Amino acid sequence: MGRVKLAIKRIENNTNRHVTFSKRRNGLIKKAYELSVLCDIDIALLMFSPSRRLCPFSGRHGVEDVLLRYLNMSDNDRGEPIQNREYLISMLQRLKRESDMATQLANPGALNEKIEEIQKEIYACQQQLQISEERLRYKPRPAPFSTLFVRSRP
Amino acid sequence: MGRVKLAIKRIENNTNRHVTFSKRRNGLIKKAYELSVLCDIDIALLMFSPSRRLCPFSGRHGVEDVLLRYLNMSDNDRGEPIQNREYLISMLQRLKRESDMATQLANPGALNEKIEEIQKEIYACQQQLQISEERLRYKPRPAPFSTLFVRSRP
DNA sequence: TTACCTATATATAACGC
DNA sequence: TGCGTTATATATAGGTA
Repeated sequence: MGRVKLAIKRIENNTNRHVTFSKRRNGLIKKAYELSVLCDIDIALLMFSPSRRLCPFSGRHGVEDVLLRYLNMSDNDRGEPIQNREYLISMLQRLKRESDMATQLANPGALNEKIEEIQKEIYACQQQLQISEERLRYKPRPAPFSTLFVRSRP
Repeated sequence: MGRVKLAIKRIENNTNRHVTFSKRRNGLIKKAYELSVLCDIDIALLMFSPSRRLCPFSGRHGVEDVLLRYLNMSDNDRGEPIQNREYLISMLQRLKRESDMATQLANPGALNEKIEEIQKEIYACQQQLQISEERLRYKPRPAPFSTLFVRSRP
């Protein structure tokens, strides 16, 4: 898109490469943002600029949350097994604790909002699951998940 | 882009939301791919579809590699959790004496662990849900990735 | 790097199968 | 759901300040 059709291969000119990165990075983040809002989904985007700087983006749920969701999937659903999974998870949890603490400091009420948000997710998930299992009733169910979240209730 | 200018807010119609996701997901991945090649950078993109399916993309280096690079940055370079952590922590400790959030803040670790635990349950529930919905679907395969970039080739 | 300015190249919303 | 078509909306290459 531009005065000329650009071939998709590494831009050798140093300045042009940096400039193009700046422009397209913004475009990509905008698109990611729009997708996350329009479709109400979790998304995380990590980029390292040509000058090695981190350019992160995530929707409603923070990079750490999305990465944890990724790591907590079964290897099967994720597609590939992760090597240092446990280590990665603990690292991410540390980061998340730190940023959560910062958030809590800045806005003590955020904690309660967080809890409410999570509970909403649980309810929504439970309802969906119930509906889905309802329709599958005539088939053998994998596992009784409906009893999993009793402890989570207020 | 389209016959009508679309407001950036959650698409409530279920079908439209899914359709829009499919289209924009492909567009976003294509853009991410082009950026990674043109600017020769590391990039990782994780999306969870409205039906909770993982849609991953990464350039030359695989999601796990990018994740590691992210985690291996210094807290400072990563930027997010806040640079003056020492200050915030001491601030936190003082606050816990004064506010009625005291009990919760006194042991943020325990609370966060609780939250992590609950989130794991959510992940598990979502996966279970995906499996159930999978069975209710006709075409379980995600978009054929290999067809995405045909036009980009010289 | 960043901002703004076109001319073009792309993406995509609504529709039809 | 998945595709192709078409009319519009956007993104952006190249240039300039």
